[in-house]
Amino acid sequence: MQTKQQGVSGTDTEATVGTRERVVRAASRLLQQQGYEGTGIKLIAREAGATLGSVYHFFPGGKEELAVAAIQHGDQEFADMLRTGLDSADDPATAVENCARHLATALRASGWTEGCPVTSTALETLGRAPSIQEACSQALRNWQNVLSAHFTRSGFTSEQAHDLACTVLSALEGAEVTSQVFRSEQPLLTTGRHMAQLVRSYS
Amino acid sequence: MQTKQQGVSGTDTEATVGTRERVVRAASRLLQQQGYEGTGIKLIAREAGATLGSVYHFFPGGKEELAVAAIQHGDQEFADMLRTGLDSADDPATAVENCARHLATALRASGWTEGCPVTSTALETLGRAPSIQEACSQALRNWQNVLSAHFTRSGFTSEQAHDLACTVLSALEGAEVTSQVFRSEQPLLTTGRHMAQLVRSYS
DNA sequence: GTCTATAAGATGATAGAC
DNA sequence: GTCTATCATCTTATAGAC
Repeated sequence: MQTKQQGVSGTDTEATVGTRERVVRAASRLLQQQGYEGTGIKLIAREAGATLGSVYHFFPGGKEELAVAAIQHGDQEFADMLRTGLDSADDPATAVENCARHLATALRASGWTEGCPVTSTALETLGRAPSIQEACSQALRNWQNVLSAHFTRSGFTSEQAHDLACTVLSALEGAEVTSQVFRSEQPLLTTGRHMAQLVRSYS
Repeated sequence: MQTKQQGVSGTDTEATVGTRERVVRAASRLLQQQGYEGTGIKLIAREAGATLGSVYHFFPGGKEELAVAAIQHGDQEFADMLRTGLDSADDPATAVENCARHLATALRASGWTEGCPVTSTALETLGRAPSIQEACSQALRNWQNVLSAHFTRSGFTSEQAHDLACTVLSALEGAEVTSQVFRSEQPLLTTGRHMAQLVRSYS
């Protein structure tokens, strides 16, 4: 028997998830909610239903190596969410607005605590943990590419698609922070509406 | 003699600054660069050229009380920067773009470490330190009001001004994070250009 | 107001039995 | 792979001399 099932986070979608995966998921959620410095390895282990020894077995590089895996996990999750939102409408402007709406709904559902999975960790470790910063940089680049590819498929030029993806991603990131601080969907919804206008102005 | 001058941060603009003020300034800069959990009180004291005893003398409420004062200090600084940027052009669209340009220049000058003075601390303490969250909320509200008042003076309706202020502030916040992670001025500059377009579309 | 010393607890990480 | 015990260090905060 390789793993003992005792996950307590209640977020597992499959019946059976390995210890390593449970640890990564717990780390990703805690980093998203409390940041890097504010999240202890012991808490991550407890929330994952694992022991400290297991965490260091899978991540001999310690907290920094675990954080990189957690950021990459959040990268995939957020990219999937973006793709789903973008596919929810035919025209790209409405699709962007739907993304903002979906972010707002999910944010409220989490009690305003689960925003972008990399922002907090990225800002805390800037210039102090190169491997983490690299993972955060790749995540943002990935999301920008998802947006850019969608705009390109919608008929925009390569340069228009790239620039719009940059602005839309930045605006959604910032609006998510604003919504978290104000505990209100309004900043995300207003920003989503304006981003739709911006995209339409290029059609 | 009340204070012994031994500030080591080199950022004092006046010849003489009291201990309390030096501590607040050092705390504001360190919170901006490393966040709340990653910044120890001892480091703040050392950077301010003060002792731990002095810090607790001025802030008996400890780290949380000091963080509130530091956030309020950053609030004023950022608001002044916004006002300066907005006054740099006659039409509001160009003014917004100039703000983004100024943010990009300052960010590069700091080695990409000194972004928004509240974002990192706000995200780390969400729902865990109410007094800090309240200070962050007031800061964002203040900056939004600065933008909104400028748009109102430029002839926009009250509702247009409010909504544009919300989106422009969120977009600048997000673009600043993106520029920090990518270590590039491009996200701030592209976002600034698009925000100018958005403002113009309402004229 | 400033300073030093120290308490009380948490943190990242490791060792070694099972 | 899992688990417990432990180390060395760091943290916030306090006490009390000056």
